[in-house]
Amino acid sequence: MRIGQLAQLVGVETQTIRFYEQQGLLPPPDRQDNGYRVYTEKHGEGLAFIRRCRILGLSLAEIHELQSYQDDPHQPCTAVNALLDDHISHVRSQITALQALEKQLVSLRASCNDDREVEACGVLAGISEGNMHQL
Amino acid sequence: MRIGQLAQLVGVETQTIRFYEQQGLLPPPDRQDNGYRVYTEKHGEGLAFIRRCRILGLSLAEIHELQSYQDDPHQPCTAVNALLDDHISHVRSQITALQALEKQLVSLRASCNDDREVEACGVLAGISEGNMHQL
DNA sequence: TTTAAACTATAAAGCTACTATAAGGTCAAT
DNA sequence: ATTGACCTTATAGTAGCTTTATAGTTTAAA
Repeated sequence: MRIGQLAQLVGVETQTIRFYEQQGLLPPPDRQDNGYRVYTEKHGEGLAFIRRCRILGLSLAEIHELQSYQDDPHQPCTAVNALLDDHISHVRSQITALQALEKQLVSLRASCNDDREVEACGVLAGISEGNMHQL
Repeated sequence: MRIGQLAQLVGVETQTIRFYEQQGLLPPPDRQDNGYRVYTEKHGEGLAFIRRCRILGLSLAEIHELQSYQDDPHQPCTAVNALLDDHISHVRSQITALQALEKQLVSLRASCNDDREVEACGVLAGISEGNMHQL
């Protein structure tokens, strides 16, 4: 299987596959005489694993860490669970921050309507006056 | 006022100030004979505006757009409001996506406990098996 | 007065996770 | 013979800074 087929199968671009190889997330495949990469099913699974991790929001470094655990299957999986717990709390704090932000933006938006000139715009005034407790 | 004082006043790093200048978000200040930048209160207000926009999650391009409206104060402020509305809906879709992600992560986490070996880890199995409807 | 700390300057590289572009080699079909 | 689809490497671009390198300037202490 060549790189284009693998890319289509998993739904990524060929450059992304080369990029993962370069980053050490995918093992370097064998090459044909002409230099073309030849992939096996194993590579497909590895790539799918990476993609699923990315969909879950894990960083390449975290994926690398997970792979290192997979390479040593008789350890306890405490570290895997801890990694996920950390990620969950990271996601939760992002949600909380964004919800606070949304509230702020909505209240800022409520301070203006479309019938004003920029000079009297409540939104711009709200940002400029700095009645935001963060600053 | 020199760059260090301005930085401390607004709570950013000096490099960030130079970066904003380079990006055209802060007007180039006058220089002393030795080449040091000299800032006025105006610059302080401009920088504070930028920082508040950043805290609200606006991109540098969006900030630039807002500044262009400020430079032309007798337009209607429709565009300002539209920019904010777009940003609010962007933030809302981020929240929605993260909430869906959190749900997925929590259910994945529930499939394991700390008393297993990596080989039998429910989390790794869950990612590997690909019973995630995205892929 | 010298010297060291603290400040300033510019330019360039590093960060994340790709994506895009350039310039070229390979292969099957026409 | 040439077109088109595929492959190769290397390099640059994205966002918003941060870091590093190198060097000149000011200020305070010894």
